[in-house]
Amino acid sequence: MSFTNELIQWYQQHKRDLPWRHTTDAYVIWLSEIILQQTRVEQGLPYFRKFLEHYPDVQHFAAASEDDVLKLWQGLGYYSRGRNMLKTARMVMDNYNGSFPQRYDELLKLKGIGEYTAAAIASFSAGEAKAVVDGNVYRVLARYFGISEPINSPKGKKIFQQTANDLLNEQQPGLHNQAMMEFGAMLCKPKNAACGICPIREGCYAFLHNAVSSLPVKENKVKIRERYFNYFLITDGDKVLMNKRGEKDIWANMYDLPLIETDTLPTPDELFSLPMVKEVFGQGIILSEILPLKKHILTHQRLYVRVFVLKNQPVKLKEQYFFTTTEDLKKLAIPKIIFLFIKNIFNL
DNA sequence: AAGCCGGGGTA
DNA sequence: TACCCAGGCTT
Repeated sequence: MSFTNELIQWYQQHKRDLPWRHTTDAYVIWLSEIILQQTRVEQGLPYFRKFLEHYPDVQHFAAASEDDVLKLWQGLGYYSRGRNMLKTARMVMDNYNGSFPQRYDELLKLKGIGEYTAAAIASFSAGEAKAVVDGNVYRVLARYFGISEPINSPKGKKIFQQTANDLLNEQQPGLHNQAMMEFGAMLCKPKNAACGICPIREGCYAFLHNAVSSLPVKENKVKIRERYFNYFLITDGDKVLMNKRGEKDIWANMYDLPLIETDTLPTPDELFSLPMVKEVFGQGIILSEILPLKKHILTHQRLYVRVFVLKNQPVKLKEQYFFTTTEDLKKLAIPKIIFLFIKNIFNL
């Protein structure tokens, strides 16, 4: 039996029962695919249900505010996915009369939809013959065919896309794509691949050459930037001073506390003598408490986060600062690490 | 082509 | 700690 037919047979016996596998509604599939970008199924599942409940169709989604979407997205990471979804939902209303596109070429025009996601939506919703290439597919192909070209080089990407295209079962592309990915996720895993029960190991280069752990090849390790976030907690009665973040940088358009960033860990005296600090908080800073330093690891940054609890009021409010009640805090989209600090302070 | 963008699970 | 996850956008 052929490679793809083996996989499809394996898939039909062992597949997980996932909600987005029961629909051909392009909107619902889009929702699941964006949520699942760089995200484990188990982590994304509750968000998928939540979003579908709030926005049962693209029309409801398009009517949302960015704050609403980011709040629902809180904790899932890569927040530009959420912001791009809103743009796409509105584009679908404006340019496609609210009917979500199903064709690969049209899907590629939408925000947040790249080659992978376009192929996924087109093949799952309309059976268009486009092969998906995600992290799972890279791994399965690299191992089975012994491809040692790095998966993150331009040359490597071409080779893997071409290989996937050649293999695609054009009679049932959706089924084929699901099978490839499920196989990679459940059996041909990054570590501890289940070669012992693999139905196609007799044809697998990596299994036959003892190269499972060395494939796929990935190059270019990202440099990790170290950043020091010094936050200030300022209260006025039952209100707390919050900061709306800008368009750039991490956590775009989300909310945190007034922040002074430094490139080393400052002592309190060093911090309080910085011009930017004096400008906002004046000369006489009355420190109540310093909350313990927390380290927050991202893919490309290491954040060292501290919160200085102050007793005084700011002498000057920057534009992006505003006071809000602790009750209204619950409605704001706040990055995980900041939310944890705030939660502990106010016992939310 | 390279850099940027989160949070969590796993070994 | 290092790697990976149903990747895509910006520069």
